[in-house]
Amino acid sequence: MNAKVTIHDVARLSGVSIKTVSRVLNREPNVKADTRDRVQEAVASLNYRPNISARSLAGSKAYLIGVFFDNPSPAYVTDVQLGAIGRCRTEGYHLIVEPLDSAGDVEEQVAPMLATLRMDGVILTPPVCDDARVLAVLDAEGVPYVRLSPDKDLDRSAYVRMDDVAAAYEMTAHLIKLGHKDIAFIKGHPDHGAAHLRYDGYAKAMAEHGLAVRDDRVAQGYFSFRSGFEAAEVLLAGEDRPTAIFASNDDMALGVMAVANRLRLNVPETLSVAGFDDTPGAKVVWPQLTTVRQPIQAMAAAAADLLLSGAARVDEGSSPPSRLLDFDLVVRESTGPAV
Amino acid sequence: MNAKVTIHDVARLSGVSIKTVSRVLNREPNVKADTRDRVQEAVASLNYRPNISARSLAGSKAYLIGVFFDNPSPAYVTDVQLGAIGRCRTEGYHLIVEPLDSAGDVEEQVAPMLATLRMDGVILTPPVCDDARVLAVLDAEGVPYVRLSPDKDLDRSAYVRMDDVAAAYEMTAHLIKLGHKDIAFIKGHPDHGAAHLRYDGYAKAMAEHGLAVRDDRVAQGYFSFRSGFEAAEVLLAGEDRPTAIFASNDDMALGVMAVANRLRLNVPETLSVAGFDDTPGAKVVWPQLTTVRQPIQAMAAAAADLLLSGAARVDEGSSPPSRLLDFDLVVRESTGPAV
DNA sequence: GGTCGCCTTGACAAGGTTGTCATGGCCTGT
DNA sequence: ACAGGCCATGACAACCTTGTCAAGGCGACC
Repeated sequence: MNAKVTIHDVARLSGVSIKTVSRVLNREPNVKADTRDRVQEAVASLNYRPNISARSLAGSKAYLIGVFFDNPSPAYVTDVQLGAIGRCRTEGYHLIVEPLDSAGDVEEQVAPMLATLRMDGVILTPPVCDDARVLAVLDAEGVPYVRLSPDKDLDRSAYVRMDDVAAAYEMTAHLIKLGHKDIAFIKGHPDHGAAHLRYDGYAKAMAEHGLAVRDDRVAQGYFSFRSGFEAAEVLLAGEDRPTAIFASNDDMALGVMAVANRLRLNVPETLSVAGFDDTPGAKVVWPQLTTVRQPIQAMAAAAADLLLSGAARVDEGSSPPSRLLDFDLVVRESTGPAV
Repeated sequence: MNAKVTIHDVARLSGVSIKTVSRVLNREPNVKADTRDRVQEAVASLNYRPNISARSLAGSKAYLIGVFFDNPSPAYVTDVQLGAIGRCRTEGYHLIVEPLDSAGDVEEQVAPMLATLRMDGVILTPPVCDDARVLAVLDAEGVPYVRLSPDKDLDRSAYVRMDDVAAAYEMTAHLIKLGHKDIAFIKGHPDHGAAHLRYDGYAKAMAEHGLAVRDDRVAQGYFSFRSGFEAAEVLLAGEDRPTAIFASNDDMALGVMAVANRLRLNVPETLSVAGFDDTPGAKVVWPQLTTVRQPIQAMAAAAADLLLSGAARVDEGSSPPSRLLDFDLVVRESTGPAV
């Protein structure tokens, strides 16, 4: 384990100039196959690894991809990291994570880090992906970025998202197919774009199946357990109850389950409950929650791919690329036939 | 936002040599207060940020701290990152996250990354912190590291951990104070060091309060929801039931709650349930879980501190430093007076 | 008054890689 | 046989900062 093997050592051993070694390493053309092999042999035998600092100082790339987030669910962050790493590692890139505090002075947090690190690209998760201040700094520094599930300003940059409308539609259709006609819905936080899309999917499915959406069957939630709990208390009060509740995320669905449990309503015999997101909590309640799984890892991998392939770079004129990924309807035990 | 402000620009503007600017930036001594001010003014007005690549190429530091993990709970990973960042950011360090696949060839994953990145230190989370192969590579490369809650080989490196024995002791004492005498315990995964420590704390508390630990009141679990569920099915079968169950992590405690729920045993009226770890799931069940909170963020911050302060560097002879942090007993609704 | 030593500063090299440009060999077309 | 062009390769500068060492200024001490 000699601490410092440099490109010069490799060049000496394989009898070529350092530039040729560089060419081999970077898979540049114009190297004889014979020479290439000799260099690669030397690299292997010396266990040589190019020094990333020198590399990024000399060249343009930093071999770093940033992941910015601000306090979303831990499971989400972890999945994003895993998905992004998968794509990055094969190309010698590394992931730098930067929690942001949107409540504070984000420019002050982002600008210096961008200037110092000169990352090759950044992946933005909600809610940071809709923070105009962050986007402005990135644009100013000329750092390409991809947004995950962005809400507004879709033309502004490359992005990756899931089809929330279709997913909510399918979940609603699933409930309808089980015989439910009286399906309540708990909306998500109004500031969150996905909240509206999910409601749209629900409303569309109801309409297309000839079912009415009663006003008193739609409750406002805020994506939190507590808000789901409170919404359910209202929805389930009295005798005139819906036979199913579709909460537009899992935390709220768990709130619904807690209320049902308290009221001694059997799930799914008396009440079907559906969630959205497939958080870890969904498998940890009993009965386990029927929900929609976002392909977070795949989305992050797609984002990394857009960055590494260079597709995310803003070209004047052409609109930035985007990817729309498939979701999974995860049917577990919390939904069943209507009574 | 001029893309490239270098140290030369600052030097020119403030009328000193680049070396003096460097001295000011690195808070080196031997700069007149007057000069220092002038330089800082120039830095501010040009909005200059030193280039990290050049910096680490010229100097010895890379300004990067690695965080290695292998598939622990997302909440844990996120907390570690937040805790570490807090300490790193003020000193201009950044966090590089590297998920490892312990099942595969870890050397192949770690060695190249260490050689290319030359990080200044690494934080290891369980179970990676007990992987001899990873430690060997780190030692060979001479990269200082701090382990979080390590299990074995405590003298080998700097580490930070929580007092699991004391925490389990206090939780048990809490139940005893509520009047419980027949307290069951669900053990954790036998390969996980904390599992034994937690059991020891429970056993010690029982013994010191003159309570017997019946063999059939101790069940083997594996830290998973399912294993907790199955253990509870056995513990709660029949009429001769314990009045409280202390599961040595939250996932298992949630399994216990699910069984209690199914058997229509009211928590906490008929059965008290206690967990350990304060995972997000603990607040999402009803009633909310009484548990022990590990100060993960504080532990990660302490680890970062050991690294940045240089204390983690292995000195010949002297044993590596360690920190033992306090825990919090989080009393919620799942524990109550004994019947 | 001279010497010593400390504080402050600057000139220059070093650090490892990539980019630019030049060089020489070989092939192609005439 | 020769001009022109392409391929393979190398020499050297550039990237930006820190480390080393030397030098100048100034006060203190003998």
